[in-house]
Amino acid sequence: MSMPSQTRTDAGLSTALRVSVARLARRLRAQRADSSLSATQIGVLGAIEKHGPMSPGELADHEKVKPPSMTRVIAGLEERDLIQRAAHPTDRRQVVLALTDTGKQTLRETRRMREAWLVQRLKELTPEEKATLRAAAPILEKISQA
Amino acid sequence: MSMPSQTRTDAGLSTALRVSVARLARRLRAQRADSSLSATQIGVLGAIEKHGPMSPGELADHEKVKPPSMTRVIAGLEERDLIQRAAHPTDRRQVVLALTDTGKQTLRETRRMREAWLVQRLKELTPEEKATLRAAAPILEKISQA
DNA sequence: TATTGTTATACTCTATAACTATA
DNA sequence: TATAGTTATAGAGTATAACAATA
Repeated sequence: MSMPSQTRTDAGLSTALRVSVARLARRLRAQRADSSLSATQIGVLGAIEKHGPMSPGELADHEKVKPPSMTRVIAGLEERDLIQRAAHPTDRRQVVLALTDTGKQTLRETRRMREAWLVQRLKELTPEEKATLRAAAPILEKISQA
Repeated sequence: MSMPSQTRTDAGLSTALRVSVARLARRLRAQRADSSLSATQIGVLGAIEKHGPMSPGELADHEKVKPPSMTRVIAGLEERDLIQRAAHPTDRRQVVLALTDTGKQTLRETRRMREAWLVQRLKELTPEEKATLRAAAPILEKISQA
């Protein structure tokens, strides 16, 4: 009972979800300003950590950006010595990107420090609300990958 | 039992949520390209519909953008005759923005047409997954407003 | 003086198109 | 010819700083 009327239908859920996701993304982007890595840059570091060294093309697919965008994301990470290039063993067109030690360390620190705002917001939620978000996150991922 | 390890803690949930929200927002933005209104513009139309005529400042607060950004958002909506300016009854500095008939109609159509992609993704979900997102959307809103 | 809104300017992130090197 | 990646350029959305009008 008493569910907001707009979320009863697929179309209504779509609206509610789109608006709320866009607003939170904007809020997170603004909050992030004091740090130095973009969401995509963090995503790239995380993807390499999780799946091992990858090529720019694979990273672009994984993060759902186009190759030229990934080139810039990578350039920023290289500048900070967070990732390192190596030649592909058999295909000289390709490049393999791996985390540096600094990258691994920074990824860990960044995860902790940069998320202070969101962590604080999460602390203000009830256990049930957090459980809902825990369940929702992978669904949002699945939607994004479709 | 078998919950992704990263989401067990607040910090882990924070990471998972931030990444998934950022990725879906990017996906929605890309998907939106064939339409003509930005997420914030839709948000403004929706806010006026829901709460009645509002000033630019109130809309900026509501949508969590800065006043100069809202000025631009509003300019785009005025250009299309979706909203209309009126003088504030008592404070001549202020402006009151209301939906035009075209605006009301466009809001309705846009909600249906523009969300084809997301609606399709939602259709691919199980009822349980949709219920989770239905529950999650207002929590995301609450976080954004904090 | 303080507040509302706008103008001027710049930044971040992403995209498309064209190019280079390799397969 | 096709593919991987880069360079060049542009566009969307937002921000900060400075300004005008009104309170």
